[in-house]
Amino acid sequence: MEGGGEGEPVQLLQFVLPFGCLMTPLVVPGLSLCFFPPRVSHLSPSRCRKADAAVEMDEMVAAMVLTSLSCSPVVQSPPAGESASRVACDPWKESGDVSDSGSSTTSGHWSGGSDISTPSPPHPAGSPKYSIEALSSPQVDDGFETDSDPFLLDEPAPRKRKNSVKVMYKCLWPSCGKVLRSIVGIKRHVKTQHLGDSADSDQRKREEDFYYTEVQVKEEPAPEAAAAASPTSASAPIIIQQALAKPEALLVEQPALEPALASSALSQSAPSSFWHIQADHAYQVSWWHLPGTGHLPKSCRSISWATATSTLPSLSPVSPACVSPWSFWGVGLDWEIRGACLCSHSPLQMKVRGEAKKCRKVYGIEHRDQWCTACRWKKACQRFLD
DNA sequence: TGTGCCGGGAC
DNA sequence: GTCCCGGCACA
Repeated sequence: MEGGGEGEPVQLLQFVLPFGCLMTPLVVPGLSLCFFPPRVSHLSPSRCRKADAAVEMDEMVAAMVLTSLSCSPVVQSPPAGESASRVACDPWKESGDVSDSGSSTTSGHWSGGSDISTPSPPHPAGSPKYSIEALSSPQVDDGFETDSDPFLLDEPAPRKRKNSVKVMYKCLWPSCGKVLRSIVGIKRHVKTQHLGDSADSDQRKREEDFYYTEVQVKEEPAPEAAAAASPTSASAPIIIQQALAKPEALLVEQPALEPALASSALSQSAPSSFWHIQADHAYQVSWWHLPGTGHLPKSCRSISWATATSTLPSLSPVSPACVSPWSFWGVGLDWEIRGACLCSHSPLQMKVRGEAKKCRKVYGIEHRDQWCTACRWKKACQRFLD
């Protein structure tokens, strides 16, 4: 938390989430971060634009929040103006019951309880409310079903789009590239064609989301059917404004991830919030594509975005290298950056302990015989060098 | 409190 | 040189 003095103004910061949408955390001195929930119902750039328009509104909301937030972190049984403070302070409890009357014409996505002192989501990491799944998967019934969800429930309404820009969904499965018109369709496609229809449904659902991306298609007045019908056809009148930063790279890299592997990888990851990767599924960008990630000390790669209560120590420049874009999976939006992350750029900090696994950690005391000699002798570990 | 490892001692 | 461990710094 920066700033920190009492009575100091709330800072509004905005993150661009990997899927390209803004998220506005409320930084209240003395409190943990309270995130406005992402103003996006699905991973749509266009809706993000809409959300952009709502930024101002959010600031107003924030102002209201401030006024109503004269309350301490603890004092939170807001009698009046409650919607605003709720909004700010507990986006996690997105029950969908209220779209706060007071504040807004904005998306009104959030409502909430009053638990300001515990900004972390009430859900375990396994079922993060703001996981991609939550954002995109309509069938998940975990209470995340607010208004957004005409969009969630079906494809975006074309009539809202000017200039005949249409949103379509492109399969990211290696060498597939199928483009479909609807989320449902693409999900079905991914599920049936690539993931298989079998068990493990929960995991599958997440993967479905992972394997498609939203693309904007400028439709020529001409036959639109062609676009959907023959997505791979080069002659199709599609101008894809690919949202992904590096779709090719993605397609190249992704094959390396067996679905199973991918799913496990997904569960470890983190939002690269600080890189304004403009992508619907930018978190899909393999993190080794991020600048400088290839040669990092393990200590940096092991940055934990675990369930956390801690605030972002410094919202500014955290190296891209230190953030795994996978993190969205499984952790929701509450995250923690370990200070050690910053170590990679400071030789002095390189020696920060505890990030790398050591023989002791790896093998355990009971298998001391498998430790490297140095470890056995209580010297600096030679096997798992930092 | 657990862990990593420096410094130093015994052999 | 090898092996061991007291003790400190750190998370």
